[in-house]
Amino acid sequence: MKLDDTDKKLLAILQEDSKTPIKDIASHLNLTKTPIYERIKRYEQKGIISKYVGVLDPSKLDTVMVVFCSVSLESQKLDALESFDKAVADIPEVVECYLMGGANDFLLKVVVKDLQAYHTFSSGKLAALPNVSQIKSTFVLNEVKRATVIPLF
Amino acid sequence: MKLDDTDKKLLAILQEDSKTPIKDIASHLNLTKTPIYERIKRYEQKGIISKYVGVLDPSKLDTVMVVFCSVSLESQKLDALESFDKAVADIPEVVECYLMGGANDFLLKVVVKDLQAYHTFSSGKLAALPNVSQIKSTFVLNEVKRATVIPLF
DNA sequence: GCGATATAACGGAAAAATTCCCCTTTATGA
DNA sequence: TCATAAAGGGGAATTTTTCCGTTATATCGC
Repeated sequence: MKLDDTDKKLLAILQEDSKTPIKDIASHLNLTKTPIYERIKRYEQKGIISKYVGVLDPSKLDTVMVVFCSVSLESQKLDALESFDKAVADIPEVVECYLMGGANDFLLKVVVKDLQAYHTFSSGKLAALPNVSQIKSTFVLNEVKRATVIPLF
Repeated sequence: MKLDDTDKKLLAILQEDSKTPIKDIASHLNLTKTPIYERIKRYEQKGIISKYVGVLDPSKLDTVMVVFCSVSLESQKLDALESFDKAVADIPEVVECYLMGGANDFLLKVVVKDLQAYHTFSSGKLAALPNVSQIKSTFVLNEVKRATVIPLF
């Protein structure tokens, strides 16, 4: 689906604050509620907007620790990659997971309670996954920026 | 703020789908709308929930490319780190930014249109920031998982 | 244990937002 | 130019949120 200028502005607003009333968006974009409403329904129906979520501030939660770890597999065969994908999807501590170019490693963003919980996670759950050969962990000292926004060009 | 069991369940629901009607949440948690409503307002007021956003599916958008890059600075002094923080906040392509332990590098998640746009961004905007000494880029081949959920323990 | 006080839950009514309807306007193309 | 499709508009019905006053439950000092 190709996005016109109104789509881009509208999606930018919804990515910043999905609770903005439709009538406010409408007056801001010099339209009425109906066209805005129908565009939004279209995004939802086409899956462009996949969901609406509340975003928590980890610094306001007592004990939250963020770790990035790169995981290498013993095999780079497709079925090895895919079985890793599936296994990772069910681990709640793994908040994000990407297959990376270059070394064909996975990059994981992991959220745990504290260092001890990370050790349990890493040596227990993560190392136990099939084909895992190496885990390198780097700890987040400070979350400088975390936008949920995908910039539209 | 310490979270009781209801808080954790409620926050889990709001992190999954912030559009769930309060009355549905209420009946699911065996309560009425008022206590649910008041808990939610408390989270918002205390900043535990920082915002509500629509999440876009990048695969449904024509041309979106994700890159992780680690940026080293020439100086690790506090003011150098902070001026980098501030500069990064205004660059829309930088979707996330973390100060990492170990080498004291920054890890950036960058979203651009294509490889050419990344080159422009990296050599233009990013390298131009003060004190930047080294940029190492790794490209995302596949987004295996991207949850917005912070698991609560 | 008892009463006082604070915290949480309840139910209904008012306000606001969403949703749905039908109508009008503006493009598009044969 | 007329027919047709796509986009925008306005108002009413529905749903959801918000805001009361009230009741229940828990906590703490005595």
